[in-house]
Amino acid sequence: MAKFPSQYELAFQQSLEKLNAAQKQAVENIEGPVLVIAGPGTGKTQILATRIGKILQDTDTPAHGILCLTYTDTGRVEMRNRLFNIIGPAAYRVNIHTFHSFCNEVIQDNISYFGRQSMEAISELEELELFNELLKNLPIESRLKNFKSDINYEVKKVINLYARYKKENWSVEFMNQKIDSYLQDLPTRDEFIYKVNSKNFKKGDLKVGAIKEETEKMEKLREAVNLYPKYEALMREKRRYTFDDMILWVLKAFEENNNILLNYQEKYLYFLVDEFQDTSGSQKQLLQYLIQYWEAPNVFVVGDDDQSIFSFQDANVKNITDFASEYANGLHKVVLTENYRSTQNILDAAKSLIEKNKERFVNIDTTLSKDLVAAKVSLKELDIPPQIIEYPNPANEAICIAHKIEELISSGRTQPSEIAVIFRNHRQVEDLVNYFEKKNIRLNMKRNINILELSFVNKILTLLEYIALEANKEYSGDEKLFEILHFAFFNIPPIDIARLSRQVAQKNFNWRNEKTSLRRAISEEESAVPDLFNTAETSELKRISNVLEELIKASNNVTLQVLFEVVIREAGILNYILNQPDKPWLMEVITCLFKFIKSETHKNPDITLQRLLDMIKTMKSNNIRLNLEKVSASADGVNLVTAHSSKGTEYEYVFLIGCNKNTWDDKKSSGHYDFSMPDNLTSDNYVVDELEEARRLFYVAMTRAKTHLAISYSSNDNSTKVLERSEFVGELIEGTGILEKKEHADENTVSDYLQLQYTNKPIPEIGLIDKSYIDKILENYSLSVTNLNNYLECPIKFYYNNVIRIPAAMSESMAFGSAVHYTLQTLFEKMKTNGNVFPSKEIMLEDFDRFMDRNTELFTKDQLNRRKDYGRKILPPYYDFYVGKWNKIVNVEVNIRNVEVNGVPINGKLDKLEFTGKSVNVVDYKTGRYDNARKKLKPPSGDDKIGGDYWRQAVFYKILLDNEKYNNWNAVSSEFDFVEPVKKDEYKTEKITITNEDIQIVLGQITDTWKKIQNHEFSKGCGKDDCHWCNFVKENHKHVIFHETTEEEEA
DNA sequence: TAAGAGTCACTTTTT
DNA sequence: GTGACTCTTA
Repeated sequence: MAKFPSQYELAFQQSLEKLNAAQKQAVENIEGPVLVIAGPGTGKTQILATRIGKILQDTDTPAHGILCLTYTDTGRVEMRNRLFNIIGPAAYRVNIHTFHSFCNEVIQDNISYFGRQSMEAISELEELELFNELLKNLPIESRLKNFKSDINYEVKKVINLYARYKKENWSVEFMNQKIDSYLQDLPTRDEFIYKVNSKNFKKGDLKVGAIKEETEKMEKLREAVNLYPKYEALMREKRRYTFDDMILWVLKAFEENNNILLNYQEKYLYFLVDEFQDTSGSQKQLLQYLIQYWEAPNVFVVGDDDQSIFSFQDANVKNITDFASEYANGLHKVVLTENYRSTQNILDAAKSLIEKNKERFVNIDTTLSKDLVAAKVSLKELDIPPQIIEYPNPANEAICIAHKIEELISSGRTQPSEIAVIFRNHRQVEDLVNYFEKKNIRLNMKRNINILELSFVNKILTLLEYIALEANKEYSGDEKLFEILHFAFFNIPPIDIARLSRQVAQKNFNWRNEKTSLRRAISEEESAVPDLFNTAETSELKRISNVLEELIKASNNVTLQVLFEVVIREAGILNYILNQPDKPWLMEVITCLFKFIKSETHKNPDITLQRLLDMIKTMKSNNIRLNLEKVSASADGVNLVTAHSSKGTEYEYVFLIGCNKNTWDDKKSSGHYDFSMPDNLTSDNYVVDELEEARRLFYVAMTRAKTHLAISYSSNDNSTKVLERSEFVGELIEGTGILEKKEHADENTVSDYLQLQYTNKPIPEIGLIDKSYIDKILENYSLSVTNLNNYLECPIKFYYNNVIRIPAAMSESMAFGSAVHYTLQTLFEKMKTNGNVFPSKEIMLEDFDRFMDRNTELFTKDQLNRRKDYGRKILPPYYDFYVGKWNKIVNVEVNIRNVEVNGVPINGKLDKLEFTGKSVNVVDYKTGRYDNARKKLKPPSGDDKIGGDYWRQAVFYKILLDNEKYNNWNAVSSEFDFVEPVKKDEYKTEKITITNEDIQIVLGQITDTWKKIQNHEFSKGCGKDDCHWCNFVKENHKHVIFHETTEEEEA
């Protein structure tokens, strides 16, 4: 009665014989529901395959009567291969599917019913854009509305919400009802009732504030949920779907059309599901539909509740317990405990950890035991305790581990592919990867390089941005041009660019001159050929000018693909690449970028350069990657894997790194990507315990090791901050009695490593333009508070902004601030000419709109609409709040010049002066949130030696007015008026009381800064990571002098 | 115990 | 921009 070809008959028999007792049970009980709990390394795939063989051998079921569902595609392929090895070609007739490929088949089989053949799966970028569109046109009062930046943080939450919504197969009604009942239930809950008496409330009172806060969150969620039908319509309109839609469509079809369902119910006699703990609500429902046809279905599910680590994808451990209780009668339960992967030491350590979890199947069904026993003969006798190692910081950790790995490989004790470094988050290994590469340790890592983060790519993008700006409006891209001229593709000394740029600024400063620009200045450079009178630089400038002019012209006439090609060729980029040592890599990068442009132009042939650049901007700000696989990722390298993706793998040596609290058990990181949810969404108010899920993840990572496991953490970060080790490490020490060891690398290696990682970045230093030239620039210089702030922040920034005067584009928030200033200035001016009566709110809004409409070039179209809405939202309540209270004896937009203090000429422009007799209160309007400004309002203290910018501004104004000679004003106070509400209808004005000490400090800063400016001390930057100009200098200056940070400069 | 201010960080990944 | 945690104070 052989059912398989003879050579496979033997294979099948052998795999049957190899089974241990528990496995045998799982394989041989082919009738009725079976639940197998299969811990790590217990031969899960093997029993699934063998069981299929058993079914085929013992029954008349045809191969296609078996449905085997897996979660991932890799799982499917592995399953098929394993089965082929046991039963031969019949393996191809067994239906092995992922949930999604199964649904796809159902859809294809019933295409007349579904009728959706022309739809495409939505890409990450498309999805983001679709959601942006969905939320863009919400009414002003919407809780999901975003008025300010290009990234809407709510968008991600809504994306995640809908993903979960689909995975759970929720409905709008269901959610609304749950939200309602949750809100109704709140007042009955302990945490919303005061437990002690105080002067504002007594014991037993409701916490009104807390309930309001929670209600607000729920209403936000409700609004998002209620938008779902609109989202669906938009998806249909764009002819796009997500993978989870496929499952929902099939579920709906099964529900509505009994014939379709019946067809599949009759088709399959045996069901097998792998990784059951990873299935979502909808997937489980799908299975349910298929098997509900039978009273006692032949359904076999395998999973391990302790390895459930994908709850963020809505994988639900509860599916296992639910399954067990649904088929309580006649369910055959098997627990596999013989482990064929690891030594007993490793299994025991893993056990001592996972036992701390309460949500375990063995705690519900206490008749079961899950203690794993080492069963692989070759490992049984090994006694190698796992190690727990503390390093001084991640740098030491990386160095020591690299060293150990080097030794393992060179001693030939193991293959690189049998070594794994397992980590929690990708960014933990960014530095480590560089170091390994430098040490020529071959790596195998799944993650690719995001080329949008490479500075090389960003230079090309800047060039494209410049072309787009200039093509749209002449001379609007000057600040980009300044940077572009510094690129290494060209060969121009930075000092020449600075001189040229200064000339332009000076011409423009004189209002009688026709406005000019850097673009015009370089195009007017005289000669194309170097000769006696023209330097080589001049001719290089001329060449670049010609190229740029050509490109700007071309951008309107050629396709995007052609334009890109021309840019690469003509702008000298190709030439540059060919002269670089890593030219193969740079070529790959260029090709990758070109491929992206090609595919986008393919999707939309009319795409403009501006549109493409906007898309890339969206991708960048939302962390959507443009990936390029670096060739060095090699199959025989050391494996670098995240704990999540390590599931299902095994290695001789496992280094589990970065086991600190902040990466493993802190909950701080969660919650940024999800709305708060009511806790009544499941029948028994089940909510995944985050700490337990993290512990399961740690357990998964540990159980990857066959023989050697090293768990490590750092006592500090790479600077001085103390880090805590993960709770799990403590539990392991307590549970196993293993003692932690301390190790560190030698200091020279560490400082080399840190140098390599740019962690202790040197401060950049630049060459200045001629001394006499700067002197000339500074001849009529007078210090304003903005300039003072700039200098104190970073002398290089000051040099570029205020000496060279690089044309600087106004940011969105600055432009909005100007609009608000203008509106309020006009409001007070009209009041004064109007017999001391403030004009109406409507007139104020008209003024606001007028400014916005006259200055549209400061915004993108989206920004303009958002900011207009925002102004209309905040200005009227601000007006209502203050209109009865404002002091009407005022001067607005007061310019004060020709003031001198301690020999320093200073000046300032004051928003508003309020008079009470001779006493003056200086008012300065601030847009932006009060919370963000609070730090800036503080005088120097502790670490902050220079004090906040707003504080200095207040003191500066006082000094300015005190030393002003013409009016005999008595400056008594400075006040900041925050135009945005702190809370609804609550506004903040912050009065700064200025002490004599404050005045002395700022006077000191003024004279000191003045002296430094006169001495031309702006060549050393602040060196901060986020300083635009310091980074610019580091990136582009070929002759930058670096100097080491000294103590005083650190502050 | 409650509430406000200050501080810190912004995954993981499959179809 | 948001929220969650910690610290301080009453």
